[in-house]
Amino acid sequence: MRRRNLSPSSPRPWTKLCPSPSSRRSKARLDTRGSIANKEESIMPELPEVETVRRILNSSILNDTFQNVEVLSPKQLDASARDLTSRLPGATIVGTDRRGKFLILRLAGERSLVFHLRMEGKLFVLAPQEPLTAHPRFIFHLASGRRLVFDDTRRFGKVWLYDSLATPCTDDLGPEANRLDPQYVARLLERENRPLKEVLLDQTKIAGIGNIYANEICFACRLSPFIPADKIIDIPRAAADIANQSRRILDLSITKNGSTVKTYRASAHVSGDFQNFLQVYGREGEPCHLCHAIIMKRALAGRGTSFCPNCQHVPLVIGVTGGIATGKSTICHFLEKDGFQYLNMDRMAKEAYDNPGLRTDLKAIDPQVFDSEKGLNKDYLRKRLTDDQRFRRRWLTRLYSFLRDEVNETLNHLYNTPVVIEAPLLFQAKLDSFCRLKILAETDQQLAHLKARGDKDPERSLRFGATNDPQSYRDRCDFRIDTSGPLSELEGKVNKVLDSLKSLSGGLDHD
DNA sequence: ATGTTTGCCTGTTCGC
DNA sequence: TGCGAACAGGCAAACA
Repeated sequence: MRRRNLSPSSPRPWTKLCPSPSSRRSKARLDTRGSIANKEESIMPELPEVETVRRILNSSILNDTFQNVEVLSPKQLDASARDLTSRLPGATIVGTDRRGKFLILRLAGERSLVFHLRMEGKLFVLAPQEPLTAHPRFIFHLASGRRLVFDDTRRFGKVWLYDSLATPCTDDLGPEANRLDPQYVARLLERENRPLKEVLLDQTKIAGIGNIYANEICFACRLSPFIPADKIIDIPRAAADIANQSRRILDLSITKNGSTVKTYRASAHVSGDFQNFLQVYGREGEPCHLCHAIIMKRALAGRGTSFCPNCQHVPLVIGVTGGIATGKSTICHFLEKDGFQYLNMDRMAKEAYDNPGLRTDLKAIDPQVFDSEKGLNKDYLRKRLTDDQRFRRRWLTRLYSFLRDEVNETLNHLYNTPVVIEAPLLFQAKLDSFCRLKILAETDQQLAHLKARGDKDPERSLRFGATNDPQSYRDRCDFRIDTSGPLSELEGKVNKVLDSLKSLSGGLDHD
């Protein structure tokens, strides 16, 4: 019933979004030819990746000279580089630098060519015979006959060209993430009320940390990514941890990439080994290496945020599901008494229809569902939901997506409060991925409960409120609680569930 | 003025 | 099978 051992078959929310570590590993091993990008493999250039590229370029194209440039994607040129094609030819590369995630080629005559690889940008040095990469955006022809190719599938990357050693595009960056001063970090945390992870990602405060390493650093410091920085209990200690762990993780990652890159010879195709060392990023649904709790994932500031709820002291989230009148809310009320924040999805769904943004989206699906100005045409909606599967799917997809965002936001703000979510359709609405614990309420007293509530047509309500897949709900919940007995007994059952979680993995933090 | 949201981009995957 | 939607995410720009 309870998944103490995490089998590979346990549900793995979000895994679809990023390749599993094992698949990435095998891809990296396979690609030993050196020069052509493996399109199934994507590297997110953060500080260590950019540093690795810099080192490769430094050892391969130093003293080479730009001859001409093919600009295939002019939009990616900064204003300073608009006339790149006329200004760059003849310039010799005399050095390389890196500032945060910016890569700087120093040119003879105190000039600077700057790259930002953003999401998927890559720099390749291609031998004369080598075929072009898949998504070339700039091709720099060199005097040696080689080409420096800026390949960038999504065209997020950017290029600057300055006739100076100064590079204004890097002026606003904070100190390098792998050389942080603990006192600086402490002062930073003290005056930031944003969630910790947002602060780590802010390049003007600390330069070089991207999403992967922000998650990893939070984990290594055993700090919640969601906690407002100024609410951290022991700031001096946390600051020291952040400074130390940032240096350790980033420098380690640099060495890992360096070692792998050798097998790629002259190419600047970076495919590091560090993904094998990641503790939380891309590991959602898998057990924590330290405590075996399941690594979870939510969105924070629009970015995927993976964390160990146990190691990182993220408050417990319990999902309570079950059919109509099975005693879900009774369970929730017990937990509410214990200090849990209670989120009722039925209520949130009703309130959701007042949201203008959601309303606009839903009107686009079928405007008739909303009466002229104000209300929801409930009878019409019910009819459409039962009659038209395509409508039903689109409508519910949008509604559930809205609710997921709402729940996600609420959880992010409740950085020190445990939460119980009552959701009859916990799995359909994909709210289960927020829940460390999922409880199914069951009873054979549904009809009696409905009658006691004064339901005029309990049989009909029972039919309408039935889950279409009760067995999967049983399978996917961690606990089933029979609510048929007396209230005192039920409270005991709920407490037993909480107790067993405490013994599972080092206890809960909200007590 | 500040903090928050959106747009840029394309490829992949998922589920109905 | 096809199709819509979600998601990856750093940063600038637009927005309140």
